[in-house]
Amino acid sequence: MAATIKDIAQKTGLGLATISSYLNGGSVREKNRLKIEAAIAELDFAVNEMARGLKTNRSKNIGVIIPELDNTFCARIISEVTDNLRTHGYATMICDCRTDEKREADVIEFLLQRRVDGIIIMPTEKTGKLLKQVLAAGKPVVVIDRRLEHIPCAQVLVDNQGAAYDAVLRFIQSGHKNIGMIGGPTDIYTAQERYKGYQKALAKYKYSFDKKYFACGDYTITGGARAMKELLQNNADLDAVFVANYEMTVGAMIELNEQEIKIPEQLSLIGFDNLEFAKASNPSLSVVIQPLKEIAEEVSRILLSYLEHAGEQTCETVILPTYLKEGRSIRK
Amino acid sequence: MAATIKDIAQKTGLGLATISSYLNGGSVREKNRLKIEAAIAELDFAVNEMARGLKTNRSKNIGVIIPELDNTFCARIISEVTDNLRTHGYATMICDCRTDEKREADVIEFLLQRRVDGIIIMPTEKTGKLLKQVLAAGKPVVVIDRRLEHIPCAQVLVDNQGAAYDAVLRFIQSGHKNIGMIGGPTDIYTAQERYKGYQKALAKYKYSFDKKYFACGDYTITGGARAMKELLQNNADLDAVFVANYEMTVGAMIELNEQEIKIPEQLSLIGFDNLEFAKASNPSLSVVIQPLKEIAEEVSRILLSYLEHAGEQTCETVILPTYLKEGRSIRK
DNA sequence: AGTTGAATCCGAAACGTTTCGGATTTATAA
DNA sequence: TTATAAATCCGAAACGTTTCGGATTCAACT
Repeated sequence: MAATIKDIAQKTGLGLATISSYLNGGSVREKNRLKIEAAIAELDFAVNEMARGLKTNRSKNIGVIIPELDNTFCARIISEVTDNLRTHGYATMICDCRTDEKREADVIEFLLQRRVDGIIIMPTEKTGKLLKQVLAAGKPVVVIDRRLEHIPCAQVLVDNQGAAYDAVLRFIQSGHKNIGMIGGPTDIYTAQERYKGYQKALAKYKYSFDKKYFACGDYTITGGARAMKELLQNNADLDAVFVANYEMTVGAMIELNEQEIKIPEQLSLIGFDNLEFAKASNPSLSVVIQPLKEIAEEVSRILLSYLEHAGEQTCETVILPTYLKEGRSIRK
Repeated sequence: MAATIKDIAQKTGLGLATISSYLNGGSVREKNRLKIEAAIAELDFAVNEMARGLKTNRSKNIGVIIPELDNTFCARIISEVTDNLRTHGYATMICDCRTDEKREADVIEFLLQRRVDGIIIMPTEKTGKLLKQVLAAGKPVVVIDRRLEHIPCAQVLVDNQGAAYDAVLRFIQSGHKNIGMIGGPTDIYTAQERYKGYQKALAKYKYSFDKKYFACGDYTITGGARAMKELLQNNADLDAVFVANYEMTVGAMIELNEQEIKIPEQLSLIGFDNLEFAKASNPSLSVVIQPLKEIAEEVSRILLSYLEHAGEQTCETVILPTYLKEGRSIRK
């Protein structure tokens, strides 16, 4: 059925090794190159990646593990990464582990058995112990979004502290007094960092920190709405709120809408992620934007370089800056 | 490094064929089974899927092609499908083609070269011509969400007409007079069907259809907001609006919020998808819910059955019902 | 033309499975 | 105990590549 390298050899009168060389970027004489290309086109030949993989011991597959596929941040990064890797001949196997450590362990097992050449992961499990066996098998790992201490692998993060710091600074500079924050689960790295940034900015400008201005959400729409309600209830003098992820931003907006609180007249707001939502909102929202494309590029770049130079893992940590996209949700 | 079947044979004193038989569910004598299992555990053996694939000519990989990964409908279905297939030993290769036919053609090419065993697709290209080569190669195809005429493959859809019909019916029965709709791109199957359902319900109850009550969005947040604005501008007497997908529902809500239009007092609304958003909204939204889990299950079931019984593609079309989840966004 | 070094070409062996037909063992019945 | 049928076991060959060391060809000099 499908043509093989032998068919090409036969048709061109050349040897197996020559065809193989051609297929792998080796040099062949011009006239032979033409013959080979003609034969490939005619027989509709395509390399059998399984045979190649068997021989080279590389599957050209990359495992991708994320905590939630239905999440704009994850989805967009993954989409870009998949594209980047595909253009370099790698396929991705994406596994949504639903923020469940058991599932995460299962998919790592699965991917390892599938003999992926490397793994990209936004880890759910905090210590990174699951990744040890991957690294032990000599396969490169790139961690995104969440820091893993003590695990010797590359990590691509954003400056979460800086993101929150900038947002709060922006509030302070435009004269806000009582600045609240809706943060994420306290056990998640990004949530911790964003919280730190919030506190740091307040401290820097000699604002007293009062924990009644901080509400802890859970990175979901519902949680964001609940947190906003709590904040409003406890603080009649609330001036401004920084919301620390996209889903909670949606929830916060819904709650403000219900309570008929005007933005920015009664309350200034800075949200997170999803430029499209920020722009469509009314008034348009000021939001912290994470450089999704750059994250994806760094991840792909690092992984590909590890794959090409096996064994040379530099364990670099890349921290990318976020930026504040201005809308009209901040009072002058 | 990694143990092979030969190592197991050696360690147990059995033959290659016996080990292979065991691995593939054949029967071996009890005492041998124990020996094999012990050896597998001790040597940490796992079948080399590439070698197996080379021999059996099946990759145990399924290609999944979607128009947009950052879309709650796609993401949730894909996540479920991936899970289902994984538990049956298949890995998925997900490709986001960004609603771009060129990209779609590219990824089909890529997946075919990767010798996937089958393809699941929410097609962007309307005629399905890209799938012909896949079917010609004898690989099963399952289409989701959008109907492809004249392409002999399985299709899993929801009753889009019925969904819209039910929504409008709900408005009519609670006494609404001027019922608007925000629909999707006219060239997309689901949008067409939902539009038909809207018209059908109006006709059935002798409501006159006036196209000024219909606004065409583009399935995005921004488009939904724009369409809602248009509807409000052109129809002072607007009573109720049915929005035909999730992203546009968000946009519509944002616009209503800006114009300070009260739901359901001034306007009744029925949205689409994403129960979490509907519940978090204030008032909670009534929405059309698509049975994501069932869709995923049907898709997996059909594909797996085709894979097991090669060549017996029944080209069944499954149409699943939607249901209306009641919130508080409809005036009594 | 003859020499030489570089460029190109070549086929056999190997990667880790499955499968085939036949050989061996076990269980059953006479 | 022996004959027979059924169950289990076996190794060689094959799947489609890459790779190795050596053979051949080519181009550029004497």
